[in-house]
Parts: sequence; C-alpha cells; structure tokens
Amino acid sequence: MKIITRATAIKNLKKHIGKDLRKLALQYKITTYETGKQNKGWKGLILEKLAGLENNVSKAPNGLSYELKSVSFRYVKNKLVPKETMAITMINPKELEETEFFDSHCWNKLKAIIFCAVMWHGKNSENAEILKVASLDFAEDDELIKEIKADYDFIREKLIKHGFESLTGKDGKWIQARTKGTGGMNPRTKERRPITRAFYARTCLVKKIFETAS
DNA sequence: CCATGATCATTA
DNA sequence: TAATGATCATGG
Repeated sequence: MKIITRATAIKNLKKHIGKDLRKLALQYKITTYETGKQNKGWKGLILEKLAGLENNVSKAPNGLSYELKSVSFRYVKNKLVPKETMAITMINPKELEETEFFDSHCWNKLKAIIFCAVMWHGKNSENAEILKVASLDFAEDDELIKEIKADYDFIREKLIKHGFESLTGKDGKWIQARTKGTGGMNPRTKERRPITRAFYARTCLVKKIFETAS
C-alpha cells in the first residue's frame, strides 16, 4: 500500500495546475454529468485521484489523513474571489456538545486540509481548471485560530442551550453551521429527510487561507 | 442505507 | 452580489 503524504499530494496536485479538469475526469472515468445528471461532487473526486489517493472518498477514517477540498473561484470586479463556502465536516450533535475545539474533527480536518482553487464557469459547468493549490498552515496566524475557535464555541454553546434545530448559517464569522443533507424525500417513507448540518468555511476564510498561503 | 463530495436556488 | 438553506449523485 502506497502512502501519500500531504506534501506528496500537494506536489501531485500542483503538477496539474492550469489543466482542464473535465478531460482528466474522462481520463479517470469519473462521471461528471455526461449521464445527463448532475454530479456535484465530481471535482472533488477527481482531485483526490490527482493527489494520488486510490479511492476512499467517503467517511474520513480518523484524522490521520489529510483532507482535500476544492473551492470554486470566480471574478468579481476583476478580482478572483471564492464563490462559495466550503464544507468542512459533518456536525455530530453529540460530539459537538462534548468536544472542545482543538479536539474536534472540525479543527483536525481544517488544519489538515489541502485547498484547491478551481475556476468556475457557471452553473452545470463542464469545464474547470485548477487555479491554485494551498495547504493550510495556521501556525503563523494565532489570531485567526482564536477567532475560529470563538465561532466554534458559539455554535457549540448554541447547540447546548437551544438545541440542534436552532443552528443556522448565520452563526459564526469564519465558520458556520449550514444544512447539509441528502435532501429530497426518503423514498421509503416519503417523509422529509431529517435535517443535518455541517461546518462550512465562509468565503472570507477561504480567501484568507489563500492569501496566507501565497 | 447514508455520509461525503460540493453546487444550486431563492431571497433580500 | 451576498448570504442562507436545500439538494443531488456517488461509493462502500
């Protein structure tokens, strides 16, 4: 079994900067939306391949491994900015309640994430180029860590006091708790699926990360 | 079956 | 345009 370290993954990814992701997707046999359906996750999947990972897109084991995320960028007033927030990890209400920031999956993942900026060409985009690869090193930005922790604590406290249901995407300056579920109906019961949430990095945080990295 | 990948839709 | 909430295909 081949072990790919973060450094190796970054190196691998950087070799592909500027390349057309769709071509690569075809090459790696990853469904984009050739089937007529929309796979929102294909960019993420292809990046994992490029990094040298075999598969394993689902459920990150522990924290032993790094995380690979892609972020859409677009031009606003001639500047390249993150288009969307970025999912960090699912929120497990019980864990959030019991776990402090520095022990949380959220933080463990955040500090291990490799960010990939990807050009966004509009909805249903079939093309995308890798713009930039950055890894997060917060060690130099003490203040930012504190603020992120503050957001985490705020969300955590809200969960404890008001319950999981009361969380919204409005909370947090750098990170937020957005809904993130399978969506739609449960095909069996026809009931609404339960709402789940995940930590998201706001665009301003993503921006800062890329600024820090460069 | 459901968590994970991340984007889409809607409203202000 | 920005922000929030909702949604989908995929793979194990």
